[in-house]
Amino acid sequence: MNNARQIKNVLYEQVARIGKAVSSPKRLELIELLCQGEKPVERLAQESSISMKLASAHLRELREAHLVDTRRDGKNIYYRLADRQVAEFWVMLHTLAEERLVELQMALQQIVSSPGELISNDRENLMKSARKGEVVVLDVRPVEEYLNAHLPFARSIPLNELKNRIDELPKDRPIVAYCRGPYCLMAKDAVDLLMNEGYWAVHLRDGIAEWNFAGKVRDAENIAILKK
Amino acid sequence: MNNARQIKNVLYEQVARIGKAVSSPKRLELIELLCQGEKPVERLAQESSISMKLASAHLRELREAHLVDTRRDGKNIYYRLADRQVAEFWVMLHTLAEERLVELQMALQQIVSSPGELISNDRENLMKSARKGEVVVLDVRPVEEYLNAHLPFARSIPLNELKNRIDELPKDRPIVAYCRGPYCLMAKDAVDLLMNEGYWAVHLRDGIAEWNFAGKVRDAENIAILKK
DNA sequence: CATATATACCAAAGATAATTAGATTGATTG
DNA sequence: CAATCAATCTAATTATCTTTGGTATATATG
Repeated sequence: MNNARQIKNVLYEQVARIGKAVSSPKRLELIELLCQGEKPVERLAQESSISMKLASAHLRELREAHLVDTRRDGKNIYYRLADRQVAEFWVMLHTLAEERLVELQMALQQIVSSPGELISNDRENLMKSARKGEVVVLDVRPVEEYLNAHLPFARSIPLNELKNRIDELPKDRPIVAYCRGPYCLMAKDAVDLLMNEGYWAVHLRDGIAEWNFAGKVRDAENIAILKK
Repeated sequence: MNNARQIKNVLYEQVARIGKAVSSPKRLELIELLCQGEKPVERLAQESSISMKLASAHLRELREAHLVDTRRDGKNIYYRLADRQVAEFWVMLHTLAEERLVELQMALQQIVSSPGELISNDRENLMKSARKGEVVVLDVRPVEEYLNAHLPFARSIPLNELKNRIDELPKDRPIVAYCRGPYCLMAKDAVDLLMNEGYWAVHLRDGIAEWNFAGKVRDAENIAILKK
């Protein structure tokens, strides 16, 4: 029957709307930024290095795919992920890409496995050590992102303040720095800086979205603390 | 630094390759078909109602995104999902779409909540009843797909044979029919037929991909049986 | 070895999407 | 209430995808 065909076409077309929304590198970067909490357009544009007009256009696409919502506060319009599930989807998408695409694996290796990377499959042990104070978990993202959500036991020193505030950190214990996720270079930069200054530092691949997604499958304790 | 920007662009572009691959309704339909097991191009074209040339082109895209692999057997080239994770991604994608897109929800409701749909959140109980023989779980997909993988305790009667073989089924117990997934209408058609003939029938939303994905988070017993 | 079959490759037409520039809206500030 | 700011909307341009028709390739068959 041709009727059944038409119905099916509608269904797949609808799902493809989500696919289209995540088929552009810029939009993916915006989604990753929004995984760190809500932000106004200008900020999103800055942090993804595109013009505000273009950011606005891409955000509109994301809004029309119902992946993000907006809220007006005075002159600013704040964008946020429409649902926790969107962050989980982003993690699944980039994880799948990392598994399947050799090119991506190679690109990541060049950046990430520089001096000290901590492969983050020992979540349990890291948290155990952090709880005991044997390691310092360091969040190097902007403060607002830290305030929105951060890993358990993490301290906040944004990357651009790290040079000045470096003596707040202990030299006798390892420092585990993390940032927005595997494609964010802030934690790597922080580790480079710390190591130059004689600190014992490694960086975590995961951001809070990845951490939460991994935690979903396991125990609830290590879920990132969500404030507000 | 501009260098960091270039690196990041490469990373997001790579992830976007996967996004692009799943941004076309036809390719999504092909992926769903491949979730049922490997198939040659002609079959995929037939079952998704497109020309072989077009199917070939779309499959090529999927292959270049490393989501599918091929194998030659005589004159035929068989396509299959490159990894279990691809099926999981498909389930997550369409689930997200169903959560976020009102249009999709409405389209699904029209088809699916006709006479008897069984919302499949009582997986445990269904399996318990199936084990005891209190219900008949009926797989109405083509036999090859049943042979490739099927739900535990399921019997196979393909939809096109159902009319002739209908007396193989009992009239005193409920029959739970399932097919390829929520966008496949075969189970619904089977239920309509069964109900007309005085059988007690409902249909399951999930196909084996959805069933396995749901089962991943929970116990291992109810995972679909994988043969071959 | 000629022929049939299944599928891939190539090129071109039509359909969509990305990006930028210019004009517009809605809220705030002096 | 004019000026400003953040962001959007519209329109135009360019780039990219989809789809189809023609041709090529690899395997199988007689």
